[in-house]
Amino acid sequence: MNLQKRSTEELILEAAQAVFLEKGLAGARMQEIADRAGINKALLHYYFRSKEKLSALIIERAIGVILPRVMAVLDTDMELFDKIRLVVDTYLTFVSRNSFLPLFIINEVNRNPQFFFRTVVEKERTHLDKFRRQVEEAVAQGRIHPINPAQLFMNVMSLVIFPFLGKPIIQVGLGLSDEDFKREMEHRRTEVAEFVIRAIRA
Amino acid sequence: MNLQKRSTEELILEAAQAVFLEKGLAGARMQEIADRAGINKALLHYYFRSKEKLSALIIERAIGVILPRVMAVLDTDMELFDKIRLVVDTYLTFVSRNSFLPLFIINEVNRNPQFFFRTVVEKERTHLDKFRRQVEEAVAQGRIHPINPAQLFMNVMSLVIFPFLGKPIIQVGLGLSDEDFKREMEHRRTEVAEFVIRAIRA
DNA sequence: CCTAAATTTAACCAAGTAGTTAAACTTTCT
DNA sequence: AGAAAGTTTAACTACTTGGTTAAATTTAGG
Repeated sequence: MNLQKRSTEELILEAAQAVFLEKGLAGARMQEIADRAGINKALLHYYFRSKEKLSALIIERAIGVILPRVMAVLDTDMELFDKIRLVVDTYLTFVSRNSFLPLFIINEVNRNPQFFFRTVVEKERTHLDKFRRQVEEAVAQGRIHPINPAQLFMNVMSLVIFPFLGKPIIQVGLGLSDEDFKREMEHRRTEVAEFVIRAIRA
Repeated sequence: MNLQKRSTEELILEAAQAVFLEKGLAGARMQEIADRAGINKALLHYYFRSKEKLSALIIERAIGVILPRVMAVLDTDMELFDKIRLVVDTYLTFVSRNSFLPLFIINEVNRNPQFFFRTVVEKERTHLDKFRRQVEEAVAQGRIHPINPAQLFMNVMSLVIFPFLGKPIIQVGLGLSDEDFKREMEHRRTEVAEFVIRAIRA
């Protein structure tokens, strides 16, 4: 009971995550989660009493996995341009492997902003202050064009995340196959960072 | 019956749009749409037989409103940098006034890509070829850094749209009030274009 | 005024869904 | 072996939701 303890509970969480990401909170069915986990509905409720509690766990898990990665990078003492390169690379790699995650998070955060607020903000906001000071310093030294750190951060996030949210639009609009899209995202890993750096370098 | 003919049908469509944008397709209730339109469910079904047909209309309407605006700008013979300035300004203005639209469209397009494909692609893709050639020409003339036109287009879309999708995250992460956020978006109207231009200008 | 369309009322159906329950069976630990 | 936890089965509830129906009422046009 201890070697495989991870089994059922983890199985359910994985199944739940998959279903929630694919169908969204409202569209997800407890029955489907049970089916995918290879168990039955009764057991599902036996482990996680309600859909609400289960979904709350999944959301926390999802946000808790992606956010610290970015913050960890922003929090280092790295030189600004290198930091931009690293954060783009880190984020892009992660999102490539979890391409449904951004849409799910964006959705739930929009549906219920306070939840995100409570879960994350207090701990993580401070990290951004460091980045902010770093940018302001670089501006003061004339190393980069004057830019509001908030805007710069928004720009980096936008360039990294959006293509995955708009994947179908982009694929269809630009006529890219799945392979093509993957290749473009591969290019972006270096392109985006250099794009940003050219945009701000004095 | 002719002066006010727009009345009920339009009322329903407006109510439906509002509810769909707020709750998403799965989360929207026919009853709530009826309530907001100030009518009853029976009449709602009397006008639009099913939820599916109604939602299809709303989606077409939403996409049909936002897409042509961008394409129209991309299709002009304007000089590249000016075109970037104009497309950013046009898009940002529109999205500011319809801030729920991007999330809705992104969602439905991800949920059902073929629908978007059938609705839009055939007519609109050609416009992008013009932009593509224009960028390639500018690269060839050495006026701008070498960049894949697809990547450039993705970057512009990302920078314009993403902040509205991630509004709650950004607000919370950067500690912005609604007023602050609005002001930042106002800044972006000029900032984003110049950001992109600096990034590509040779 | 008369008719047809628009609209309401209210009850209803069928399907789906979250969640419960109780009994039986199985596995695991001691 | 025996108890406890894990798991299944299957039926059931309470509720929501999309959609229907039929009759009554209101509105507008010819």
